[in-house]
Amino acid sequence: MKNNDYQIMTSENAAPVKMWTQGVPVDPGARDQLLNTAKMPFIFRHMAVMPDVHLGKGSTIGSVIPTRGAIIPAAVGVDIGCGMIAVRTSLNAADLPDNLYGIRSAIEQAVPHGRTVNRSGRDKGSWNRPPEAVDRHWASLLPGFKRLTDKYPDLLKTNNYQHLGTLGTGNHFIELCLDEQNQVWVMLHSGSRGVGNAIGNLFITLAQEDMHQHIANLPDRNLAYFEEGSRHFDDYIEAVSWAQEYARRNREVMMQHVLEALAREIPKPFTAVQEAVNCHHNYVQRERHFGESVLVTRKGAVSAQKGEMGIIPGSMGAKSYIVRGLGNEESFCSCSHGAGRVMSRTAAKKHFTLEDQKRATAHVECRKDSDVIDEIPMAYKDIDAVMAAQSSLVEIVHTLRQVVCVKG
DNA sequence: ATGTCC
Repeated sequence: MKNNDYQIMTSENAAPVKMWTQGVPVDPGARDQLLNTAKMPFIFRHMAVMPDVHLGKGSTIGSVIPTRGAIIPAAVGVDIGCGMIAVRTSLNAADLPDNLYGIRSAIEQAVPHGRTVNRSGRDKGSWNRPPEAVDRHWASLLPGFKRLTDKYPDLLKTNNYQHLGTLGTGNHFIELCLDEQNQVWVMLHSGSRGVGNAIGNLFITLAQEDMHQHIANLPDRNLAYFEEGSRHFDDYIEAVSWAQEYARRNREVMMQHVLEALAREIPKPFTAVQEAVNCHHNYVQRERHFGESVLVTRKGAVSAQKGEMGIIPGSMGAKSYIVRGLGNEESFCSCSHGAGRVMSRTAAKKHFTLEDQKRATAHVECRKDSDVIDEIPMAYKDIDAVMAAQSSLVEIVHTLRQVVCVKG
């Protein structure tokens, strides 16, 4: 492994920031934001920056924030446990119909997407009654939810059970892809939906309230933190862990329903031949690094322990990657979570037309309307450059190209 | 990203 696989950014009173961004553009605003976070006294050793880095709310997307003795709830953010699941099926491209519209419709029917709940027959494919998988996974989540709501009863008012098995909006998506041997993969991107959002917002507010006397001294009020040993620290760890589990199960439920929809739509019997890769890219967990117990916050970054499988999706119409971690300790064993934006959603809508988006996604069976212009590939970094910049963090196992895409 | 009353 090369020693010069990352560059180091330093500033007075800040931990070093190690950046795997060779050959990809890094927004100056993102650099400032990274250095603000690096100034927090409880950063362990250094921060690690992935090549898809870009400005986020409070802290930077595409960064790994190792902490000891404190945690910043806004660093994880509100889309707690957001991530990807992918499985390889025994199907080949030749088993798919020429026109994929029927398959897209079947997936849209099978998984509520957009602003929906999982029952009561609204538009966009809500079910009349939630399927068995929803109730089964909710039963596993319920004891933890009860413990949380005993302490924070407001969480009872969120979309919790009602959102299990639903995709959501924005850049959450479901895709059918083909690998280099034309084998069919299913992958999807989603998180902890309404209840995770509420948990994130609740604890971000609590951290700011707990620190109200000192918050003016912080470089950014979104760096408000809980100190280990405080009541809210323990409650946050419990709540964020639960939301991450909800997100993981949410993806499992949707994957099952997509596979069932394909089975109804495709005459040839098939199986999921490769065990699902199900990885968060927006989360915090305790890990051991450099011989110490560390809280690792990955905000738009994926765990890449040696041999661990991960998913790096490209933008709509671009390539996606199934990767294997190389266990690079300097990165706290991490890799990027995607291509990363070079342009905000509003800027993309201003710069590109619907015709541009239709041209860029001509090879994919997907929505082609003005509401998805902000997902145009040109609003994202070049995924090949992003992969090259992290060649010391992960190796590519499969390169996938999308053929069907369902967006929330 | 979510949900809604600025």
